[in-house]
Amino acid sequence: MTNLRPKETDSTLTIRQMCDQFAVTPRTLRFYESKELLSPIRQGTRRLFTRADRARLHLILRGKRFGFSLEDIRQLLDMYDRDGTNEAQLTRTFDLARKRLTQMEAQRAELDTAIAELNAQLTEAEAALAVFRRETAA
Amino acid sequence: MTNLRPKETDSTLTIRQMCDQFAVTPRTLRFYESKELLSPIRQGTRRLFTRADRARLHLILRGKRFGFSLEDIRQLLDMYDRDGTNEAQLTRTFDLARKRLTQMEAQRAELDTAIAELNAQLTEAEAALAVFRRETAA
DNA sequence: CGTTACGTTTACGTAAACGTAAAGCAATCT
DNA sequence: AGATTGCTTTACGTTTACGTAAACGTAACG
Repeated sequence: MTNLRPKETDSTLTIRQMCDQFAVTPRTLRFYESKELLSPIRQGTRRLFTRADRARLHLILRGKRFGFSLEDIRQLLDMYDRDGTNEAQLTRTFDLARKRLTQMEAQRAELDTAIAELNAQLTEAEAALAVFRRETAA
Repeated sequence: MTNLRPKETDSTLTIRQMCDQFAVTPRTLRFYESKELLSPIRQGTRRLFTRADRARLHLILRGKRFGFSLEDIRQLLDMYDRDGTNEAQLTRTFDLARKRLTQMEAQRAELDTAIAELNAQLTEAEAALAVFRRETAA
């Protein structure tokens, strides 16, 4: 009855549990570890992810949604790890975030233009096709 | 006085002229040719870009703005080259364009969400920083 | 003991779209 | 003639975020 598998008791998770909770693959977690984005406890060769790891992964995934690169994310995480209370660093973080926000807004503008343009093309082409069909109709 | 350089007369352009007109690098044009997106006249080893090539490049660049991959673009161009008047193919082209449009709209939705989220984070964090500054003020 | 499930490491592969040497020909300029 | 300019080819390099295969360890189940 004794479960000799890695203790999943005190709020640490196995790699599979992490994958399930966050919808990522094991490869992804190992990759993040190799990039020093995560640093789970190593019990022998196995990984145990603590609450801190989960928090970090959460931030990582959010960062990705924002379009930050993993390298950007790593730097941000490192900054907080070292001295998140440092005002200068907080300011730097803000600057980075604001820049990213500006980029995203520019990207949205471009996307809007492209969408409008493509829509116009489609409408136009559909009209042409309609004419074409009338012409070639038996 | 005779210009022995490749004839640039009858509306054909050298690679450099093309680059200038479309703001692309020679590498890009050669790359597109290797991918069969363009097929300029070869005078010996030199390339001469015709009006047709310019039209194609125009379409290629627009396609890129729409977010189509070069492979997608190649297929679309090929379809038109072969039998643009074929209704079945026109329909297929439309389908591709509509799918792409749907993708773009989805992408915009995600982007909007991310922007809103990041904005919220920034606002929130700025408030926190303000408090922090008040606390640590001499 | 054999199978099954889960985990590990190492390391090459993938995608897109070119960038970037390296090395050479051909024609015009000086 | 020599230098300069412009173009050419071949081919390896770059970036990001993992995928995928190989080969092996270990534990629990039956």
